[in-house]
Amino acid sequence: MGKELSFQLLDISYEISNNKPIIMLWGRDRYNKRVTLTYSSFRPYFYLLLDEKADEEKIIKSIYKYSKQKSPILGVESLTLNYLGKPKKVLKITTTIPESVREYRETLSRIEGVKDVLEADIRFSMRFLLDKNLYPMRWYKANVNPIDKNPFIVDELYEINGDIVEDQEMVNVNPLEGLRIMAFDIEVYNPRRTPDPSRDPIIMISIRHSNEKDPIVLEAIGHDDSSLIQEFVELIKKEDPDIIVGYNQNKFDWPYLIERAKKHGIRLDVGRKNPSPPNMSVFGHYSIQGRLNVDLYDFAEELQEIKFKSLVEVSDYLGVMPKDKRVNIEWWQISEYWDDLQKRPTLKRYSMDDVNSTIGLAFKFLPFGAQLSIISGLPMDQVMAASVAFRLEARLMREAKKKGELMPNRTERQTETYVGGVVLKPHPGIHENVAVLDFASMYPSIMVKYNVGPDTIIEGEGGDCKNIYTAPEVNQKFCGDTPGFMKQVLQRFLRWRKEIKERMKSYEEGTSEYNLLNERQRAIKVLANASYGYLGWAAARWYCRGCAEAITAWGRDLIRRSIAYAKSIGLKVYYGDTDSLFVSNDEQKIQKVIDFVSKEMEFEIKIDKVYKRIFFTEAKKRYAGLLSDGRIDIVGFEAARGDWSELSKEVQTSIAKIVLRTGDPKRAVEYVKEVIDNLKNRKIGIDKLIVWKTLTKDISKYEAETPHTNVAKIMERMGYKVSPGNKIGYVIIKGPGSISKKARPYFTVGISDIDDNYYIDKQIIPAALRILGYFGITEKELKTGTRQPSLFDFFGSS
DNA sequence: ATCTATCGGGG
DNA sequence: GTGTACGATAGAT
Repeated sequence: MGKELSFQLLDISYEISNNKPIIMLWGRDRYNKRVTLTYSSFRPYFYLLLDEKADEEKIIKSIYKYSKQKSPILGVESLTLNYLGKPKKVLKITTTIPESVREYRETLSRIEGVKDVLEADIRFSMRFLLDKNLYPMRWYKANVNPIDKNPFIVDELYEINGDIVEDQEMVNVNPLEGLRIMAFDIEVYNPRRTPDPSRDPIIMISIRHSNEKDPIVLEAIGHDDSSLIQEFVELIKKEDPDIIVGYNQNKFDWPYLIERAKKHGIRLDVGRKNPSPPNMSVFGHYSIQGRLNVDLYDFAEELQEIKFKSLVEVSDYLGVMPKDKRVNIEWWQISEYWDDLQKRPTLKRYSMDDVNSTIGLAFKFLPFGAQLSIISGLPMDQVMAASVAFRLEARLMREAKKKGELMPNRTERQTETYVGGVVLKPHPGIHENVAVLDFASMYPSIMVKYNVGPDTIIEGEGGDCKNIYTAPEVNQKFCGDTPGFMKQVLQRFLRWRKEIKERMKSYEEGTSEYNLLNERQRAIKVLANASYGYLGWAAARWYCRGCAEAITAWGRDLIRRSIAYAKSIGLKVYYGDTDSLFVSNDEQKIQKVIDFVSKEMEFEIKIDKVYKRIFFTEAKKRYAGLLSDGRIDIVGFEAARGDWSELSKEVQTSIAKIVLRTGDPKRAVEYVKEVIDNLKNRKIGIDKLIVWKTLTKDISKYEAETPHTNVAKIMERMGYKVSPGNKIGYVIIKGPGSISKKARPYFTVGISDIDDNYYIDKQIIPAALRILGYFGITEKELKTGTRQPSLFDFFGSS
């Protein structure tokens, strides 16, 4: 009876029905029909770790005494399982309702002879995925029976009988092929700058479907967004997307929509089972039943190459939407563009550009996200919201389960510090033609080579271990007799990645097969590279501070020896940080270093990039370089943040560009003088002089006097309501007293009121000197002397 | 010199 | 976990 169904697992949830949990797997079949598969015989369980000489019979009897009627204890099984490499006696307790596990954990832990409760902190859905060895985004086969009465918003509902096995035919099929993706973005009315969902309506929602060329823009009617929200919900129901993407929607769009919907009494049924509002879930993400809500900002956070990760910047950087080809509106001008009917079409185009950027980013990022799900076992809506340590831990839990190892509990610990990587003092100044050598996966390689892990670390004397590795400096020891848990996992990753890279060779670069394999090997690399940080993370189940300390010690040793060798053959070393070396780009000598590292030390180092021109300051982790393709890397010059004026941000990036492109800091000095002149001549608009700061608490609760609290008070006197979370925009005007006393709401003053000296001394000069200071240029030089007008046009800024 | 407050995304 | 933690910096005192 029944039939075999091949399905792709997208998401999992469960519900309680007749006092029993029912697992629901959300996915689609080979005909691209959306399916829900239920599994009703799975029950929650956990383990009791017993004392060596505990009286098992007696313990079992008292366990049953604690059984509660609302969730009876269904079974107690006596087992011997490995715990951190050593066999232990445990009792497996099976119960009925997942939520009762927490309570049983408390009560049963008090029984005499029970040393610890294990695996009681694993969520029920994850427990199921772990036990059945299921990875979201992969394809499986199961024997199923159709269920006629289908209350879900899917094509078919089935009940699973028996086993679920991976569908080998689908392993190399693009997991996103045929899935419906919907991007959305809301615009909010914000006349008081910081929108308040209890007051300010949503004015536009832009939506773009992956298979359609043009976005749909829903608009509010005046200041009434009730029909807009209703239409949005209807549109989701109609288009029925599998994946919903946005940019920072977990922190902004969803919470805002939820508040607005609540205010209007609208049910936000956007999932595949009613009622199904977006639900706050793990890792700060909103989960939507039956769909994957993926926040693309989580992917952007991984781009270390760019400092500002706004939708506009990220889309520009990745070539999804060039900054100069889109409508740019300052966030604080949104309401003005809505109220002015002349300007409203521009706002509409802005909103469309946003959602087009969002879907563009989805095409760039999701193939990687899908592979990360396939490798880590976390659903795609969670995997990117989770930190790298959680992603690795998800995989480690599966590896432990496969080996029959008990998982350590997550416990609260104090963070203990230890010495990190080597950071050399840079050679300040401008250097031409500099190569960056990177150790390939330095820390994972160390872990494999020296069998580092929580189950191989030797506390005290070595006992009967024959093959001991001792880390330099820190004196941590590891037993090398049998491969430990971490080493086994890492070796599996390494072998897997090698095999994938081998297979990639048989495909043309850029083909879909090649891209799929490439994203998969990247996902494996990300998990492998998280392993060191994971061991040093106090909240980790397999936390091992001694391991982390030993890994960095071996790393320091490696890089020091490489530096010494490079210098011994006459290669100039400009800078080095943890696992990278900046050296003069002398190909022959670099090859010798590469050979030395691979032959003498058995590690791999390779050229990561070559800078045509680079400048270091004497500060560590701070440099800017010009790559051969004209791109510029700016690392560590972080003054230009959101709480600086536009003007100072502009000055700083222009200076880095001028210095790197011309190699002459003097030309940047001329540029700064131009800017100062323009400011004095009132040629710079007030918009560029606004400084924005957020009120984090009630004004009365501030101990210190600050510009933005003073301005908030002024605004309050003017009749504005200011509250925590509001962004206060201010400018500094001429007059006596402290800066705070001279701060005014930007919309209350004219350009002639502006205190140019403040902007020169506190905004332009510090931003400029952050870079130019390292070339011996002083404040005085920037403020005096002649200027050459032509230079201001270098970057055409105004 | 010390203390308090803010940045990161979104609108 | 119904997300922090972190390192850097400005301004007041």
